[in-house]
Amino acid sequence: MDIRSVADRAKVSISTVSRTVNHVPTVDSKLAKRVRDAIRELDYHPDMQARALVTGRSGLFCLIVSESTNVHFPELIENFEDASAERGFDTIISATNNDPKRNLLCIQRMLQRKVEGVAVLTFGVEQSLLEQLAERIPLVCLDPGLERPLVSFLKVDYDSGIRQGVQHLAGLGHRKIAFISGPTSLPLARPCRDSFLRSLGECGIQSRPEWLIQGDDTFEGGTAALDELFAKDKLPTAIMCSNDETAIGVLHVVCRAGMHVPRNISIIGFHDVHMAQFMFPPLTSIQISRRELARKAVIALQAHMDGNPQREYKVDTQLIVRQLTGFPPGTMDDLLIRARGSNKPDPF
Amino acid sequence: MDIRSVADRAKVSISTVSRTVNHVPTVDSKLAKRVRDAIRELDYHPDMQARALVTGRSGLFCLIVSESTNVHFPELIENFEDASAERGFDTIISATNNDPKRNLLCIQRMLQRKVEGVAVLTFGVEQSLLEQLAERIPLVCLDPGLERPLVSFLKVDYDSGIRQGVQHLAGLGHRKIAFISGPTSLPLARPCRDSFLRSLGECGIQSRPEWLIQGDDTFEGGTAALDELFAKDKLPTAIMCSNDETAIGVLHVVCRAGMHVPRNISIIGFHDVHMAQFMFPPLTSIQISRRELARKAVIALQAHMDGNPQREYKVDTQLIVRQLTGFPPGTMDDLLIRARGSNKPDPF
DNA sequence: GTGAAAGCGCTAACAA
DNA sequence: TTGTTAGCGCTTTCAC
Repeated sequence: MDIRSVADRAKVSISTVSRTVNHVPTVDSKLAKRVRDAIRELDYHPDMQARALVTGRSGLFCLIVSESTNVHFPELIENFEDASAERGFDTIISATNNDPKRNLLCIQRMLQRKVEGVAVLTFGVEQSLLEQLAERIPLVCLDPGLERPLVSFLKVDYDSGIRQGVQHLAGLGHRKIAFISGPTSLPLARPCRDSFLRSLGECGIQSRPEWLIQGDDTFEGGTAALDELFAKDKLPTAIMCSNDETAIGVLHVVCRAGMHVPRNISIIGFHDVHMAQFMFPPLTSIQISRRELARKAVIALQAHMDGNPQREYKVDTQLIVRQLTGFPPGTMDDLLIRARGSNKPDPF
Repeated sequence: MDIRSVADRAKVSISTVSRTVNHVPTVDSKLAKRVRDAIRELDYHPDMQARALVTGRSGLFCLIVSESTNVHFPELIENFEDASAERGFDTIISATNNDPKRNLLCIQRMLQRKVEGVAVLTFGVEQSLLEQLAERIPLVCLDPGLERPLVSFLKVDYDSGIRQGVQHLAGLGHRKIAFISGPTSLPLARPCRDSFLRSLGECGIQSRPEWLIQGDDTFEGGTAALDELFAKDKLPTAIMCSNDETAIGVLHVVCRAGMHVPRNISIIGFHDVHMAQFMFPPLTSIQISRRELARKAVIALQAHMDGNPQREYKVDTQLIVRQLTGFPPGTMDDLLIRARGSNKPDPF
């Protein structure tokens, strides 16, 4: 079932078949029709390997992801695949969980397949993997810091998202706000924390080092962070989290402790994953469009191949207010407690 | 940087290079070393396209997934990719959201790439897509019903899982149990419902048609199903759900209604996704090992290629009891209500 | 044990 | 506008 069989059947040369398949406009319509008929009758499908071999273009993108830390997988993958397919590219996935051996294997595979572009839509992939890829293949990633001609950077506007979140909380009257960051191993953890501190400053709020907690962007990290927070003598009235998983972990511990959200404490997540709406209460979160992210990744790779690469692509963020944020525990309560003559210290 | 450069540098023929790369044992170790050195020095990577062209083996699997209905994506993808990579296969992903046009495109792409096996680890992929693929490429899927030589079936033991769930509820004293199924468009929805009814019968429990509700395996479907249930005059004391998303949707509505889980109502999910543990209260759910599922998919494809395909691969399920299930609302309450002289009808 | 040569299915230059 | 032909980089006979 190769191009020759088609040519024979259509009684033309293989070049004519090739031209017809590739939509070269100069093919006589009579012949083209014969070719198309033959293709249909023989159920012919041009061999991508052969095509790739001669054109030097594999038509392959690679999407690197890892389970643990991610900006909501499924949507990301689907949109990336969708946008790639639109451009005639197939998508190979690779899940190197930062295992050095697998990293190496991954690079080899990319090189052997002659992948035309790599998108790293996960945080905290080892810098060395990125560097090695960046030397040879167009690369687009979420982590900043790699300045190479072949590398583009999806600049998610965390700064604006965090500012929106802090202003929202400040507007509600919160003055005691904690921040659970991602792990410091992630290049973005520090900038995000800095954004938080800066936003706090802009709102005239004092920051407290003991309310700056390091999480790890997982459910477990969220619960651990809150346990840590609970161990301190002063509690904040609101908590911002580096992602929704952390926020859900936090919410879990808060509920378990019998506290009410947002009456006792307000929580803000990040990324606005789909499930955020179905928590109880629904998560207030900072939205980032996975669709936009994935599609810009493809656009970035395409731009590299077209010869006009851009260094950065901005991805917007937007605060989505749901029911996880509210006024801070009020003066009313304090007054009541004092009126009752309680001598418990104010925990806040 | 092709095989010839390596041959020149190592002062051997290209055949020797090829043999060395492919670990043919008859190569003289002296020459082999020269070749390996040359490969390292030139940073040579054999071209998979060329190799595939001549061997006829693409070394490619395809994983078909779709966002909406899935058995927890990330783990599935990672494990599949992992197991494939171990066997020297790369994994192409394809997200045809049952759009007929995209289905067709997908098949074409698989054929053009000469993919050696397709795994459909998502429910409810269009039968026609499966049938068309099954004619030409080894296929492994979750949905039953396609009897073809090239097709293997991952038989998740829903029946046992559901029975465990029903027995658990019955053991706690529940006699009024509802079931929210997947959409009837899924081949598995009916068998699951039947398993539920059968299990009910085994426990000597009467089923009620109005407590058999059709969901759609989404959060939204869960909330909608419970709204539907609330509209009826008799409420069950426990609800089994076709998956965890549905269960979380149900939990959401139950909490919103001010009810307590499991005091007022017990809920069981399915699949035991990771987030299930971090709901409040944590979901009781029926676990299915994504790792096992993904790896068996690869094993099934491999078996086809090795010429000894199996029709079915069993995947176990196991009930994980957490805090979403408890004793049914007790007789004590009813007695109290009556003692108080309330003339409200018993809602159960 | 090693090398020369044929050819995998296709595209693209060139000739007609 | 169409056909002929030379490779793309590799594996794999087949002689040596």
